[in-house]
Parts: sequence; C-alpha cells; structure tokens
Amino acid sequence: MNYLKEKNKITIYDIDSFNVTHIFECGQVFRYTKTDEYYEAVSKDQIARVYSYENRVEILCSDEDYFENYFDLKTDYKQIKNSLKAFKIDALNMAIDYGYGIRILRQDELETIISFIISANNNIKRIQGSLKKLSERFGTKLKSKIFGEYYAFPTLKQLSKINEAQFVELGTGYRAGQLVKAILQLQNMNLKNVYNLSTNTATNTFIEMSGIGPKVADCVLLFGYYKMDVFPVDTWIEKVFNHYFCNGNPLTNRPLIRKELVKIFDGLSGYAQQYLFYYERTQK
DNA sequence: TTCCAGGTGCATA
DNA sequence: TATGCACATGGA
Repeated sequence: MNYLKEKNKITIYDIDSFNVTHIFECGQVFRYTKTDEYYEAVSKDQIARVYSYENRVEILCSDEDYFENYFDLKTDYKQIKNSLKAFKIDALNMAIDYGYGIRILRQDELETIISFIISANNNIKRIQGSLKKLSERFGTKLKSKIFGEYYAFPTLKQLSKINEAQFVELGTGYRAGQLVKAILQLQNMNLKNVYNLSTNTATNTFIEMSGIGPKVADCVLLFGYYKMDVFPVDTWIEKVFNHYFCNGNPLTNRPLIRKELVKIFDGLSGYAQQYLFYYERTQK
C-alpha cells in the first residue's frame, strides 16, 4: 500500500485498493455520513474525513496512527484479491471487480458488538439512525479544531446507565432488552482477552450473550477482531449462496451455508464474504 | 398496505 | 438436535 502519513493527514496513492464508497457502503460499519465533498466517520472517540480525488485519497483525521490501523493500511489488498481470484469463481470475481476498493476496517470491539446486536433483523438505514442517536444522547461530546463538535461512541460505563425504555427511544425496538442484558454481561468480561482465544471459543463466548447468535458473533469477530476465518450468513449471503454456490441444491439452513462457505474460503472467508455481500446488496 | 431488513430467543417435538 | 413462531419499527 502506497501512502504518506503526516500529522492529522494520510494521503493514499494506491486508489485501486482504497475506495471510500466501497469501504463505507459495504455494510461493515454504520457510523458515517456522506456529503458532496467527503465521507465523515466517527470511530470510538476519533473522527476522520475522507476526500477522494482523481489520483489520490486524503484522510484528514484526529489521529493518523488510529486511522492507519482503522483503515487497515498495512495490509496488501492487491495480494488478497489475487488470492481470492485464484479460486476462479465467476461470482466472486465479479464481486471483487465491482467492490475493488473494499477494505475490512479494524473497528472498536465494544462499538462493533453493540452495533451488530442492533443490526439483527433490521435495515441499515434504521441501524444507522439508532447508533447516531445513541452516540449523541449518551456519548461524550468532543470538540476538535479541525472538525468542530462531534460525539464519541458511549463507553461501557456510559452504556451501563441506559435503561430499556431509553434504548426503545433510540428506535432499537425489541432489541432494547437484549442490549441492557448484553451490556451487563460485558461488564464481567475482558474484551481484549478475546484476541487470545481460538475462533471457536470466541464464538461460543459471544453466543452466550443476550442478542448475539451465530451471525452477530461472526460479525463481531470479523469487524471487531479482524478474524478472517468466519463467514457471517445473513439474508443476502443466503441469496448469494443459493444463486452461485449451491450447485442446484438451495439451502435455507444458515449454519450449513456458513460451513460450506468456510470450507471453501478458510482464512480468506471474511474478505470473500464482504465482496460478495456488497455485490449482492447493491447490484439491483 | 404489505413485505422486508446484515436474526435471536424460546417453546415444542 | 431440529423446526417454527414472535418479536419492534421504519423504509421501500
């Protein structure tokens, strides 16, 4: 990856492996806004604006080290895409050509957990709205010389003070009670310790939490912990599987679909999933 | 108006 | 272990 890191600014020259629209619209993250000039993202208590030009991308940000990691700039996506193309699967090749600039963001663990509990059986617009309100009502208000005022994602301590009725007011619907319970459970675990666990053990740890089943656990591990040997199967991936991977035997059993796809893509599952998801959801 | 959304929890067999 | 249903709410 060819990029230059300066104080509060990262300039990216390898625009074949960094497309801001692909990165933010591919469904991995919900807290961003699009304007005519830039995409703005808040992650944890950090903020960035991403400007796209003909031959480069500029990221103005509160902390260049934080966003160098967040945008996964040290990973070579050209190599990842080549490895995926070596499978010679037409649908995946189309998906990669379509979403060529996708990168898997290294998101904050807690923020990912809360976001994807809210995401269950929900639509992306509404998820975004709930998370925006959650941050504005319960997160710390921060002031930046460059970006003005913005709101951090609530800390675990701040989250623990929110009751079920307040979560309902955020538009989280029946997930409100699950969120209160999950936040209680989170207080008794060390989120950083999950990095030391195998994918299976980590999955089981999260599935025991309220509001987290197999799919949300996979999303937490993929987007919050950068574990690539998981394959979140939602309604869109079910469609993908039955269009392109089922050899005439469509499946509705999502754990089975997941098993088949992980068998194919193994340690590249997370990347493959994201290209396929974005392709299926936006190609209409 | 009806269907659907990045599913989960729980009861039942 | 597997299947089926209820669940809150807003977008399309």
